[in-house]
Amino acid sequence: MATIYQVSELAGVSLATVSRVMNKSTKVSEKTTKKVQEAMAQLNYRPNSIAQSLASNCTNSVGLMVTGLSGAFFGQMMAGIESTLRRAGKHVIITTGHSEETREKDGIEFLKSRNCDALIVHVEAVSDEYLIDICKGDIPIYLIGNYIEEIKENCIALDNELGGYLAATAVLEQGHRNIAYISGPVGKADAQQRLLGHQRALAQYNISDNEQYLFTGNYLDTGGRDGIKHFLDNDLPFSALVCANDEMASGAMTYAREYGLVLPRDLSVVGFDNVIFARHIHPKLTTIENPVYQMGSMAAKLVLKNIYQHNELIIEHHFKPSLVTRNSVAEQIAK
Amino acid sequence: MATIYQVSELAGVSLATVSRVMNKSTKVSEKTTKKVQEAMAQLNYRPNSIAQSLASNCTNSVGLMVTGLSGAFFGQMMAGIESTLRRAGKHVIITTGHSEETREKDGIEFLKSRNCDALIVHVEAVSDEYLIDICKGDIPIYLIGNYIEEIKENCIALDNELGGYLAATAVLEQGHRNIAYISGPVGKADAQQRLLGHQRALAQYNISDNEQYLFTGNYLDTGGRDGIKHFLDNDLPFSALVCANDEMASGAMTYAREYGLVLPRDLSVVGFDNVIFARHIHPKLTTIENPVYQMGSMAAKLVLKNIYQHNELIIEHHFKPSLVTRNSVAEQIAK
DNA sequence: TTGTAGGCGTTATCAG
DNA sequence: CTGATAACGCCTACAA
Repeated sequence: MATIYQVSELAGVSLATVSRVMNKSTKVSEKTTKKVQEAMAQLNYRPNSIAQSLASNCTNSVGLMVTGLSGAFFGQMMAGIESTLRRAGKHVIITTGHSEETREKDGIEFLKSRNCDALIVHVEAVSDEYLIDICKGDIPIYLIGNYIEEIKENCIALDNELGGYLAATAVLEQGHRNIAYISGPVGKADAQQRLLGHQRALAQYNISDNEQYLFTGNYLDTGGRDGIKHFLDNDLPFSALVCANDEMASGAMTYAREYGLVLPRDLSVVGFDNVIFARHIHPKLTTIENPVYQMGSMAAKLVLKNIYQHNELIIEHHFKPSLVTRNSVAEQIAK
Repeated sequence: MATIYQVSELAGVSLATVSRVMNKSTKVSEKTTKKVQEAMAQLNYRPNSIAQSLASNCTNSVGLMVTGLSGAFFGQMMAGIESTLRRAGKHVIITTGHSEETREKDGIEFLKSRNCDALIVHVEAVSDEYLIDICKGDIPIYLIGNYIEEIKENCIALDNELGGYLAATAVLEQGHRNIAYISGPVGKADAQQRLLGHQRALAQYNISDNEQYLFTGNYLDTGGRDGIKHFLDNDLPFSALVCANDEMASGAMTYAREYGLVLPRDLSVVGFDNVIFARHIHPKLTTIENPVYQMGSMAAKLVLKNIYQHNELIIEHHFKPSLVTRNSVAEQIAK
């Protein structure tokens, strides 16, 4: 592997000059530039990025931690991040947190140990204090899908409350009044926000808050299954089911069908996130569009702007969900 | 950020000694080891991995290129790779190839430019010659889901032919004889292998090869849709449909239902890959298990063994698919 | 067992 | 505009 030194020799210039033509930092005469470029081509020279990093104290790599690599949700998010970072010539180093506190902390440490220029993380288990704390640390960290007031400049988040509200109105407007809700885990902020939005919509329709219609799931299809089982077993009258994400909606639908219900005739279902498979399940799922790809892309832009001086970029910290109407909600005729 | 030099000062030893206790390379007396560790703790010392890389010519990072980040298939693959690499303290740098030749080549170059110790790639568009060529290059490259005779030691692959065979037998054994097949793109080796296995199974049942029953899809749900449309429009009698992957099976099923067919009564369907959503679609898809997670993990082990001297690891280059029987295949009574 | 010193391939700060 | 030369933080013979 040729080094910058050999290039300088062959071109008959100093090593500093070679560095200059690479980085276009200072002006170099056209003539010498050409000489250098020819020498580089002849030697098939490739700069050693590690050496560059050491000398410049900039690794051109950003660390990314997500809960898991599989799963449509994070796939979209990663895709958004990777594509805009890659276009800017930045490398993304990836790791997982598995939604467990120690593993999330370990993951962040792991990324830090690699001298990333910045971190983009989607955490679920770690406390806000911890995040605020490391935000003050040596390496900048950006949060996606997580809004913390104290460090809001570093956050890209979705208006989950609005999403929950929209999901509820999707069935309310079709005449449903007995609406079961399968929520996400208590500990997760987005789950709480979605539930709040749901309750706001119900209140608007003068439906009193009823614990009976609430089940706390785990964001997995098993949670949907357990939830609908719970409602069915309790002999509750309900014509609609709103789930805090698509996985749970899918699990619930599968079980409902096994139970003998015809969808959406006997039960209307709404999901959340609009993951890819939402249109594969039958009936096609009415759900809430969660613009994760764009949010990922925006998080990447945020680091480009703050860390790599792409000052022209315009940052939008808040994203709005929207309703995607498909076939899983039927009209409910008032009795 | 403290450096090794400051640690050495505080501990009252030479800088080389500090390096030694970090790397456990040479023996260091217990006493000095302790002194050094205390100094490190006191200064909250973290080694600079970039400097380590430059000096040792080992970055402890492996590059990974996949077609896309979203999608259940690659998610599983990445998960397998990341988890075993992470456990070994290796960082994974990720990028995408998008199944296009130039982008795949660019992706590999991009990874190379980062001085990864090795590359793991899943390519679809690039030629075998190209791969064989870069295998001889400076940086070791490993292929997943791609078998090339000349560099088989660097490949981790699935027996796709067997998979195709198993998928066909799933319907043949239920009495189906008129079997439509939606294949993957002509250019992809795995698609060809799956088709070959399909044809072998048909031959065993003395079913003559019939072009009419073959449609070439794109591995996306739209391909499934186009495929079944094609068969339906051609007024072919067929009671079963085998698809070369689950996405196409899903697309085909959706369209079949829109067309008015009742599944699996009117049409039995088999997929391939057993991606997550295969159990979410209705009826639950009978498909071929593709052990991508394990293959990813094995690819990671391969680089651990070859690059990082984890000699105890045992490598398995070939993986076998298996049939996952669910509810999308019905028995066909002979007329 | 420990210390010395040269080098890894660049960048960056000075002069010139 | 160009050239020395000192960092950057660590590893690793080679010596002691």
